[in-house]
Amino acid sequence: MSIASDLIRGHTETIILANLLHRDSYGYQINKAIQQKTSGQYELKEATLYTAFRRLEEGGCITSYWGDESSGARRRYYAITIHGRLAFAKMRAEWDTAKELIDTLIAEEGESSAD
Amino acid sequence: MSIASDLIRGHTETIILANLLHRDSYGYQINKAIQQKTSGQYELKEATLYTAFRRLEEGGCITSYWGDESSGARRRYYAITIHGRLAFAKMRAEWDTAKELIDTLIAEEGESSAD
DNA sequence: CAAATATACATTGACAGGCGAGGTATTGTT
DNA sequence: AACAATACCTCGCCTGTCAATGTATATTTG
Repeated sequence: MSIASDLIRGHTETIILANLLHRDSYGYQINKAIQQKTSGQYELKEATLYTAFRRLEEGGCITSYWGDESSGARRRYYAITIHGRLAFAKMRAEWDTAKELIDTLIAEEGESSAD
Repeated sequence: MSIASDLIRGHTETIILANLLHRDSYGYQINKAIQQKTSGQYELKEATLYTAFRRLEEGGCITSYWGDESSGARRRYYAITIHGRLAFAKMRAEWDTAKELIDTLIAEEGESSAD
């Protein structure tokens, strides 16, 4: 996990919402998915993950319910709400803007902007 | 300035160093340059700017000296060090990595990765 | 059967970066 | 005299991250 977390900071909620777009999921599974997608380069710390869930739920972006596992540890599933989908779309747009902005700001002057 | 500062967080130092690559400069001028480059979309808050200067100087990435203005407000100029140039190169590389990582993590699954 | 490992959730307290609010000083404009 | 622009600086709060710690269940290993 060599990536500075300050560079990911602010994206935690977006990342979680992205993982809920197509199916309900739970903390442990979402984190495993993140590790897989990044070939082990990145993972959310548990404390970060669960505090983000709380923020998202308080903000009305997700709802939660206990799974009815007959065996194994209990799981709290999360579902994205309509509001959450809108928020996600907005976060994605903001990311696209920020990405260009940062690229502009840290480009060595005189550099071609051909991307 | 519609950009969420959490998305820029962690880039402040990189942005400042980028502005010192080709010439020494001072706080006010660097911030004006940032505003120009982003067409007014972004600017550093003064408190953010000056605390970043201090961090960078403590970290040996920049050195500072007072300008010898014969008129107008005094200016503290900053110069990037060799160490600062190396740090900048590293930050740029980390940004490139983080950018791809985040793109991967917030992509809607099933989306083409053609970029 | 005991120990270790994996699954799964949750909280606490500390830390670091960003920033609002406030301050100082000089120069030019109205 | 009042105001705006230039230019610097600091204090204290806020927020997101995370190490450490705790709970509980199931499976694997010796």
